Amino acid sequence: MSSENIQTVEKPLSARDRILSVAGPLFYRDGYRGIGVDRVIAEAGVAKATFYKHFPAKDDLIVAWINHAEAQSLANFPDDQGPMPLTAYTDAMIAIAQQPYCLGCTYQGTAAEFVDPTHPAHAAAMAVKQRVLQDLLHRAQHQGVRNPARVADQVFLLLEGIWASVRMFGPKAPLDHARDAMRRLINGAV
Amino acid sequence: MSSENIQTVEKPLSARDRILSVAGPLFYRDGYRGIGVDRVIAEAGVAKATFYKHFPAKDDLIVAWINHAEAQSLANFPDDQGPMPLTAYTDAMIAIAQQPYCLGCTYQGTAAEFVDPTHPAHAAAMAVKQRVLQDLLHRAQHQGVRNPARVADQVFLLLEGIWASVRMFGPKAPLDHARDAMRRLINGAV
DNA sequence: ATACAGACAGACGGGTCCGTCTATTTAATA
DNA sequence: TATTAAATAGACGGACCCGTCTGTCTGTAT
Repeated sequence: MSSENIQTVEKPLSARDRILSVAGPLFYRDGYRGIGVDRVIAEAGVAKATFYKHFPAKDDLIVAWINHAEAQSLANFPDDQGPMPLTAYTDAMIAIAQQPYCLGCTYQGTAAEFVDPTHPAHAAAMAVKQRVLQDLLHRAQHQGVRNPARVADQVFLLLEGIWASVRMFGPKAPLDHARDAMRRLINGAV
Repeated sequence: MSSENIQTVEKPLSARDRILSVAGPLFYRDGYRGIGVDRVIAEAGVAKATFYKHFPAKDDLIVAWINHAEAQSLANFPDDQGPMPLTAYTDAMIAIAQQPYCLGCTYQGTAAEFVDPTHPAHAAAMAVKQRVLQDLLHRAQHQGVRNPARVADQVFLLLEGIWASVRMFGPKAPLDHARDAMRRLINGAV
């Protein structure tokens, strides 16, 4: 069955990919400091020496995972025939944030755990958010809203608040009026 | 000089208060897991036994500090002659978030570091945010806006986004249009 | 003066964590 | 088949961290 689907041909993952794909959920659910290297190694079924060959230090794995996560997210939002409208984009984000297994934004969590902005992990997370902001600006410009810079910044702030609220409250986050708020900021009316 | 000011009479802080007042900034700047009990003890000039008499476990200190921080914040926003208007309130919050030494919201950081919502520290932070949300609702009701529940939720989300952005970007957070966004959500126009 | 409560100093054990290192096994290549 | 590269298992050291414990000192009250 699945072997007939070219997407699911089971090419065994390399050690590096196994480490990356296993570390992500662990970090996401227990925090970077809450998961030790030994745990990642055990879960990935990899020798310690192999781990440290691919990632000379734990921080390197963390940074690699952050960039890996961004790449995965971008792959889910293909801009094939031009970017989708802003409201559709934000609606999709809000839907993701409301998935029951969502624990908030990885990059926010990274910045919170590594408070120092010069820490490589914090810096990597900040770079991701910079690109998100740029992307929002491009979408606003492409869409031809009145003041793209204003809309991009405001939509960004509201999205950040949605992620933060989901992390804090889980499924009970007060998101009932989130889409309405987005439309007020984007279109200026209900 | 300062001894003539009744506010600055130097009543020596109790051991407990010394621990609390010293632990706060340490936790804020290095995270809960980044600061060890030994560090707090050394900085507070307190014996280890004394520490563990007042706070049976480190988590107890963390929870106590969270509630202490809330009390301090509330003391800075006295509602003597009725609550101030929502826009004035949010403007004040934005001003605080823009202080150069601001590293973001303590409670957001707590929820990020203790991902599990049932952890006492996460739960304490969530309770604080619940009260913030309630307070916003009361302010919106008192002010007589059209839809208080909507305004409270939306203002809350935007405030959370502001705090999260400050934590991520520091002084370079994109807050130029934050006040404008608040007014759009509260008043429905520029 | 004596008794007692509380703070002080600091050693200690048990545990975790990161990163290095040795030594063995597997797989591919010449 | 012989060799080389890479992965495996797992011990190990040094550092930290939490919480307990022993023992000393001060200060107040009886």
